[in-house]
Amino acid sequence: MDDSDTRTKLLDAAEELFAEKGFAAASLRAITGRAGVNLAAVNYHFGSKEGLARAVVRRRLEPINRERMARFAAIRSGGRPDIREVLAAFVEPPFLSCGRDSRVPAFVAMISRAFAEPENVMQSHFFELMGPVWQEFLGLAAAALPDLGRDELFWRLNFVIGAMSHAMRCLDRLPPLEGFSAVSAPDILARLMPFITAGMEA
Amino acid sequence: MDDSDTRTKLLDAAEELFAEKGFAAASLRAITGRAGVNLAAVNYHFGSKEGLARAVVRRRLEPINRERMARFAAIRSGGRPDIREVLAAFVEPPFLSCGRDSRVPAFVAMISRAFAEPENVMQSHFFELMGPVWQEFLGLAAAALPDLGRDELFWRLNFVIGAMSHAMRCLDRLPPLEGFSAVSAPDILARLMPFITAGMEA
DNA sequence: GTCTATAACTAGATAGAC
DNA sequence: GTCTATCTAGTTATAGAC
Repeated sequence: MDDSDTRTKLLDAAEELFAEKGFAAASLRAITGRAGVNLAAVNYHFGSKEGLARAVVRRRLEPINRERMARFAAIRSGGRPDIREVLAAFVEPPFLSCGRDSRVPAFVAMISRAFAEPENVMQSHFFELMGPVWQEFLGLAAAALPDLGRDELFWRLNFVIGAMSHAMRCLDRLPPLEGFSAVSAPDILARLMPFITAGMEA
Repeated sequence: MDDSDTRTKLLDAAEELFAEKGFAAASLRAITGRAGVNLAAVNYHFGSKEGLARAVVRRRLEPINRERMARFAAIRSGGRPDIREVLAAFVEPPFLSCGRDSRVPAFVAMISRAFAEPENVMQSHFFELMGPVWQEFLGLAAAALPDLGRDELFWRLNFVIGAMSHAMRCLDRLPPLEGFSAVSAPDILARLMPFITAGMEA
């Protein structure tokens, strides 16, 4: 599993190119070229382009979701949850994981795009992996804000996810407005949390 | 310019397929097949797939942006702007335009994805068309919230855009949580406005 | 303006040697 | 496990008849 491993080189190159060009536009020839491995290695190690994409998503999303679930469990073991805590448990892990590996920002931006893209192989796998996390997030948010109607809660959490995933895309490439200082993942996170907390409590 | 016009049939079919599959995955064969016109008509009328994509974006985004600019001008002619008014001038037009044509929700979702997608032909055209609108939006928001630092304002507007564009994607296809009542564009808008207003004023 | 036919290219996948 | 060579099928784009 070291970096010179063909499997790992393929995962790294695919992650970069899916982030840069999207799933459909990143060809296996471009991926194997960047990885410095043979074209046929994709089918040998992952079966297909789709199998490679699923492995790319799983490699980084599973640890992030494990951390989210651990934090949800910790909140559940306390008393009535605080909405700020619940939001932080969901939102912080992807941003904080950026500090552990310089490749993570590209992945985080890519997964956010996979979420936005239509009819996509990566998207369906993403939804499978997110299912249990969603359920916990929704349940704890409802416990934290018991006076909010179910539909109102649902939509507000969707707005949280929209703001978060757009912020995640900004990790990789800033939006088209210029003249602003570049910022790190913790900086964006520090600005995002008050915004979504206020929105949830509106 | 009636619906039986080849140009219009192509624009409609391309809009649908770009929304369903994304730009790269929607082939000209699929588009011309759905439109019921000949494959070569794309090059005759639009020059290339890229030209078709640009025309799809322009057709609906230009009227939406004209409405935004008119509302910004109205706000400018008053006294110190209210942040709620400024946000509404930017956010409402795409949602309200959904009521005027049943094809608009698919377009609105598509344009939001084009914004999220990387290195994309549609994205570069989208940014060109949005440039002046961005500048006005940023300037008026700064006037409405003069105590907010420039970077803080910038990031909060980005969170607004994230929440809005995710909501726009929901117009076309609901997120993976089930059991919620389907809602119309005005319903989503009515829930979105208090959320982002609270976030901006946090 | 619309068609057929095809050029020129790229895609993902795989067979089989090593 | 890794390579070369190739297959099959898809892509955009265009030339030229009508």
